[in-house]
This record gives sequence, structure tokens and C-alpha cells, in this order.
Amino acid sequence: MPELPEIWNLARQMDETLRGKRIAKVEIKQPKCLNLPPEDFQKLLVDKEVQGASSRGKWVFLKLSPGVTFLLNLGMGGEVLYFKDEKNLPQKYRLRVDFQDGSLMVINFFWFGYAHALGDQELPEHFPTAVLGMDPMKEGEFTLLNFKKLLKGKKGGIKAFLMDQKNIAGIGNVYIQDILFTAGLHPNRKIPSLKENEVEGLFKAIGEVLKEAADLGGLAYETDLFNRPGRFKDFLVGYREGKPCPSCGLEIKKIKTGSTSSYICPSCQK
Amino acid sequence: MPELPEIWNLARQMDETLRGKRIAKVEIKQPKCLNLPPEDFQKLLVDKEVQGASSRGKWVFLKLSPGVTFLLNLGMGGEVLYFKDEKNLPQKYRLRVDFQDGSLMVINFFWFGYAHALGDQELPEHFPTAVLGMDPMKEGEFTLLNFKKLLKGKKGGIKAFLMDQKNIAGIGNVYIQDILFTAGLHPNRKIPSLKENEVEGLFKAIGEVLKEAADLGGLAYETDLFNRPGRFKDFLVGYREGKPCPSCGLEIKKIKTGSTSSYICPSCQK
DNA sequence: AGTTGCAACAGGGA
DNA sequence: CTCCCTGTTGCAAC
Repeated sequence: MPELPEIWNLARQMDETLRGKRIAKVEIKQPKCLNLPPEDFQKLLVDKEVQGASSRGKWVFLKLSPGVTFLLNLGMGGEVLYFKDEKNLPQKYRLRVDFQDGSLMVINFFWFGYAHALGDQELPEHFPTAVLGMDPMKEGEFTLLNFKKLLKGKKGGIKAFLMDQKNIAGIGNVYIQDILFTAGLHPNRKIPSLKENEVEGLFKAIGEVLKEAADLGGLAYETDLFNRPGRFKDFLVGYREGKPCPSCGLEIKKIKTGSTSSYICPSCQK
Repeated sequence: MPELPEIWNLARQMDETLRGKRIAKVEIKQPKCLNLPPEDFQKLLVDKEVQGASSRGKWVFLKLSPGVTFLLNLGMGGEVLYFKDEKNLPQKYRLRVDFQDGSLMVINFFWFGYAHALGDQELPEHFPTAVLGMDPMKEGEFTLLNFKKLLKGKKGGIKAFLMDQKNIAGIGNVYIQDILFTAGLHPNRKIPSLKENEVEGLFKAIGEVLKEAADLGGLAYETDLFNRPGRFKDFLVGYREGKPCPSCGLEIKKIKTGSTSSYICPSCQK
């Protein structure tokens, strides 16, 4: 379940590690995750050189030269692993990308995931990434002003809003838990009911929770490009059903909120 | 609040009364109910001859020759009145249509309503009427088989389904009350939970309630083309809050169902 | 009481 | 734990 912090770190590592490498070969074991027939997909990638990697929300953008972007969404669980050579490869993978220098990366989806290849002209029309909202790690766009603008006129619950990738890209059902707890907000709070200071606290909470997790290398049960786990494991309320609230000591509850589960302190989150 | 029975009678009366008349003049006091600028609207109607009138759901179709249709939706309350001459005209009206023989009709909207004029080529793209579902008075299309087909796969509440003009055209929040009571169904019953015999009873109830009301000339508090009231006034449960259920004698309740009100017998409607 | 369009919400499938 | 599509529901506007 990689969310923004994991993906952000992964993209940074891919950028540093893969830049300048040229793709030699693409092996596809699971064609349904592609946006193209396997042959077209391979043709688009092979012989292209990695210009750099970046991320927006939960999507990795691997820029290739000339004129192609390799888009990756790991879905609920999934990994990208880099290897200097063929030794120690995992037995199972969905995609394998070999570079001309003998190094390679394998991609695994534990449930659903996407690997899309697009030419420069089609990229702007790639619906899933074209509609992504602002990325909380991009300080120029994720500002309090933009956040308030985005909330203006919205009527729904705050949790559904924050998890909609069209509004803010990168928040999933893991980090949302501590974000809402930090902001002192119940997941079902209606947006119009939020007071000025609650909106500001929420804005701060989003940045803090995600950046702290990113600084720690992401979740302890996820692994990075080099198969190393992250160091973030101390959720405040997330997945701590029945344990005491770190603020007031009351028992943390697991509740249904729409179609997702939420972990909340019934006393601290209104 | 004319629904299908009132509109059906109105269209029949208009057909008999107006057929063969030629429009001499159109006066517009409320341009916002039109689909065209007043001048274009007038130009389309003036000098055309009435070929006939019919209805689908709550819409009246007045066929004009050559090649124009005059569409009328009376919204929540509204009337069409015919006069042999200018004597006894009501003081207030939204639209006045004069015929070359000196007779005329005036149209009144008490709240919202539409008067649209369309050429034959645009008529099929007139969204509001193009998406109308089957009309319960049209025996060829409103069949048990078609009704069951339409219900297939639907998941929502039965009242919302029946009132959606895309499914069945003509049922509003007045007659729906007695239809559901006759069928013994609670407004919030989910469609997938309906048993075969309940579906059949509902189908019969729709036809019976609407046809009986139509035979009686529609609601007693509505008036027809000649300003005569209908004779249907004895609702079974509709608008009879606090009165006894005609079947079991228990008190009829008014409840909120979604955004509309429903009158039900809590004992007879499951 | 009516109709539309849109946002919000819920369920199923990949 | 994902995202997407669809149908349904609710709300505000004429």
C-alpha cells in the first residue's frame, strides 16, 4: 500500500539510480496491467534512455528519451526492485526491465497496478494522471491559499475529499488516519462546517505527516528500490484499534466511513 | 401539479379542439420558459396549422404543419385554457396563442414550466423528451415484460425508480402514493428485494390508478382545457395523514423518503 | 407539487 | 491497503 511518501522516495531513488541507463529489453508476465498490447508497449520502451524519474501523488513518472514516459502505479501493494545483475532476482514478478549495462529492475503488483507507456503527445490525455490534483510535496503548488480555494464550495465529508486524487494527489487510507487525528477532525466532518483554524491545522497536518514519513523512508512494512524497509511505523491512531489515544488515553475505535475504514479517537476528533 | 392523467386528458382535448386551426399570433409574457428567443419562437409557430396533439408522460406534443412541434410541460401547477373568443380571458397568463378563427388558448405556469418549439430535425435531440421512458397509457409499450426488463439489474428504491421519467414517464409525487399503497409496497423497498408477484402487482397498480384517474378527468383540484375540474379526489392514502388506512384502519403516516414526502400505511406497505 | 445538472456516495470488478 | 466505472442519491437552480 504505497502512498505518497513511499512513492516519493522510490521516484527519487529511481532518478538517481536509473538516469542515463538505456533500456535493452522488457519482459511482460502480466499484460493486463498495460495500456497497450505487449508488443507496442515493448517497442515504445526498448532502446530509450532514462532521463529522470519523478512522482505526483501515487504515480511514478519515468521520463525516457526520446519522447516517451513510463508511468507506474503500484496499486495496493507492489514494489519496484533494482538489481545490478541477474543474481538474486526474485522468483516472481510481473514486469522485468533490463538495461544495456546489465542492470535491471523488476516490478511486482500484489494486487492491482498499472504500467503505462505513452508518447509525449498522448501524455496530456492520459486520464489517470491528467486529472491528478496538487502534490503535497510540491511546496509551490500545495499552499494554504490553494488548499482553501480547493475547499471552497465543496460539500462532502473531509475524508472523501482528501482521498480523492483529483483534489490532492497521494493520500490513501493509511496516512489519512494520522492526518485527521493530528488535525483533530472526524472523517465524516462536512467541509462547510470546518472553521478557519481547522482548515489551517489540517493543511499543516497533511504536510507534516507525509513529510515525516518520507524523511523516515516510508512505511516499515514497505520496501524501497533496494529492498530496504522504511522506518515509519509509529502510527498515532492508524491501525491501533483498542489501543490508547496518544493524546487523551481513550480507546481508539475502528469505524466504517462510507466504503473505507477509519481509526479514530472518539474524543479528540470532532 | 398535473401528472399523467391530467396531461393525457388535456392532450386529448387539445387534439379534438385545436386540430385544423392555424396560429395567427403568439404573445409571450415570460420568455424564460422558452427554449428560444421570443422572436424565433414566434416565427416558428405563427402561420402553422395544428395537426394534432398527444402526450408522453407529463409532456404535451402539439404537432404543427409544416414540420414544427410545440412542446409543453406544465411543471408543478399550470394550466392551458381554451376560449372561443376574447371575452372572459383571465387577467394573468404567461403565453397566449391566437388562432386565425378568433379562438385562442392561454397558458399559465404557477411555478416552473416549459414551452418549447422545435423543428422536425431538432425534435429527436430535445433532451427532456428524448429520454422519456415508457408511457403507462400506451399499452403496446407498457407491458409486464417491458416493466420487468426495465427493473432488471436496478438497485435503488422503488419510489425513486418509478418517479424517474427516464424509466416510466408520467408518475409524480401525487399518484405514486396510491400506486405504492395498492401494490402494498413501502416507498423505500429496494428493487432487488421485490418478489415476482409484487412486481406484477405493482405493474397492475400503475395502470389501474392512472387509468382510473384519467377516466375521472384527473384531479379535482386541477382544471382541464375548458376550465372544468376533474372528478378524482378520493386518494387511498395520498395526502390523508392521520386518517385511517382504507384497508386495515390504522393511521396513515407522512414520512420523508429521500427528498420527497410519502404517505403510507405502516402496516400494509412493506 | 416538476426537471435538470452536478456533486457526493456506494458497490462491483479488475 | 488501489483505481475506475456505473448507478444511485442528494442538493440547488430555474
